[in-house]
Amino acid sequence: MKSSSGEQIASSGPGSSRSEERDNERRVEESNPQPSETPAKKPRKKTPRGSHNLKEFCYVVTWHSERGRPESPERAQKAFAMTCGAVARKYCKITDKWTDISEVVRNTCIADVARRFQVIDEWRERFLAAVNIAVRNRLANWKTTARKWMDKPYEIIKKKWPSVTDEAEWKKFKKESSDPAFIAKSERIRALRLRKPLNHRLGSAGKEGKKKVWRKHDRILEAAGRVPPVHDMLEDQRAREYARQHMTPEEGAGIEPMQSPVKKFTENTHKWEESKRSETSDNSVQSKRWESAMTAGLQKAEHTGRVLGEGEGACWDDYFLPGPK
DNA sequence: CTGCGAGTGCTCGACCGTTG
DNA sequence: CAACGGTCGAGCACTCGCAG
Repeated sequence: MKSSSGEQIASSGPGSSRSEERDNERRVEESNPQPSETPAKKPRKKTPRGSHNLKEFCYVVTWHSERGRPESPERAQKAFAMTCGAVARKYCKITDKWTDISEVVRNTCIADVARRFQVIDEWRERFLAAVNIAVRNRLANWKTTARKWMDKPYEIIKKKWPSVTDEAEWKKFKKESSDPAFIAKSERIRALRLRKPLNHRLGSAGKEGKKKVWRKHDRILEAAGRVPPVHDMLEDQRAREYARQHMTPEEGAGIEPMQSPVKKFTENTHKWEESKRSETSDNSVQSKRWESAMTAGLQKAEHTGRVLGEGEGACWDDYFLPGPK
């Protein structure tokens, strides 16, 4: 996986050749939250910042992540999630549930995103899977956000999300959201969320996006003759990256001491790796599904399904090779 | 047995307005 | 005109139960 960095450099050419076409796209879909022309009379006072507008051109993707998301050029990487969000809001109603949406609408969403990103055939299947995940998550995210606006009048909502086209729909959404069964479910998931002790600091480009930043920081450190502390302490790459994605840049560089939860994780992992090394007298430590640097660090078993620290909807077989039967 | 899914809290950074 | 700073909109990873 380290080799990918080299290949992506080779593909940086096409990005620059078509980079500045963003200014000539003027057409946005029917309802645009922020008027393109503000009457100069009315003084400042307003900070509109509407949601993402779909662009009318197509990104040419030159590299993609393991899970099929565009990774290069950078503009495509950043635009991917935003586009999926805008598309979700365009075709889905706020009352929709992803599992209840008709096949037609779902495919329309996926197709609309797909025509905005040109990917090579080899990646297409994974790309479409990534779109599916992203649109679903964006829809859920939209609803969660909207629930914080439930006491606002419809006029405000209409302005914020033009795709909520009529008041009845907004009323229905409010009604559904105050249903006891829904609230119970919501509470349960909130409790689940609270069990997650650490919060990542990856930003909107996710882990793949942050890796680029890390590489840059590493080069700077290297020039100063320093090594990020976790690189010395941890061998397992997933654990190392997991620790890093929960640290501030200063902590990552070793300028500031680590905060307690990450510190504990790092120490636990380090201890585990040390004991493993002495046990096997082998130089490298092998991570297994149920006993790994990660489980040692977090002091809990790895759950089936998602792979910790990988994100992007990564499931187990995507990360680890299928074990022998 | 295993991957998918709904929903959430927390954080980043895109965007606007202001200043040098 | 470029650089800076503050705000809040939007995205991310993650959790465990349950359906294939």
